[in-house]
Amino acid sequence: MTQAAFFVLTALADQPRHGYGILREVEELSDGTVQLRVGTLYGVLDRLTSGGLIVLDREEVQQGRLRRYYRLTDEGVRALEAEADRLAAGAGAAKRRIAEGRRAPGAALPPATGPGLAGGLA
Amino acid sequence: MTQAAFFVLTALADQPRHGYGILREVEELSDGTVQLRVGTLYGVLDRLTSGGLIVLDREEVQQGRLRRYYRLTDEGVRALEAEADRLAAGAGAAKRRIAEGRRAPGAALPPATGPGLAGGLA
DNA sequence: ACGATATATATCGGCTTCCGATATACATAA
DNA sequence: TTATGTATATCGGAAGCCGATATATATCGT
Repeated sequence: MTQAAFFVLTALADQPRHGYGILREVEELSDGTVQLRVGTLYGVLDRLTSGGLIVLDREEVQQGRLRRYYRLTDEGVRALEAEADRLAAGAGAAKRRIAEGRRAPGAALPPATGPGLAGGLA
Repeated sequence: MTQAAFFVLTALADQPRHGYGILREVEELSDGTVQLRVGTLYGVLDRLTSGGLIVLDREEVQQGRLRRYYRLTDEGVRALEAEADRLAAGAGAAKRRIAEGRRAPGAALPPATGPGLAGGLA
């Protein structure tokens, strides 16, 4: 699953939202660190719909502007949970390894004189 | 940062590794959930090198086979830490939102009295 | 009244990235 | 001698991302 798809699913996880709302919500929930682009959004929405992870929930006209709301399917919720677990595991692995690397200085220093490093870690 | 780049950096976080070793390590550290492809690897390695996040550590010839070891730069360590934080935050947000969505049943149910399209699951 | 900004949809084309296939080469096991 | 594993790398098609663009309405400031 792509980053963009993950954040779209996350934005939809608590309630149905329309395209523009997803855009704003992703920015907000990521504290501004992820900026989902308009040109990216509709392709993602189409792929997630085709994949059965989201469905069109309803269409509303508010103040003369069309709003097209999407929501997660049960499969979408499951996929998002699985992806969240995967990301959390990846993040945890990275953190642990950084700590290990700092304990074993060879990793962040110029190569030692001999070929025989690659010690017992990992 | 792409997924592939993140996992390459993670594989290198504890010690220098060569290309093929990165491939196996990514699969192992992710419990088989991430399969970095050979065709993807070298492009990623080039981009990370150009970006200053990794450097060529050394080259060894073991049993007639060349091994080209890469290691993280200090900047690479910092970038990996930042990305790990970002991913962990994203994963946490997703989990929290799924829980919220389950408290608010409207999100996972068919629209009330709507035009009746797209019933249950896809 | 007019222009800028915000809301809201969507498409297009270029660029980056991904990945299966392919190629080369040596070691080991069946 | 055939297959599998280790190890490098490239190529081309496909997928995905994103800036630019288009359309339309509402609001706010000047």
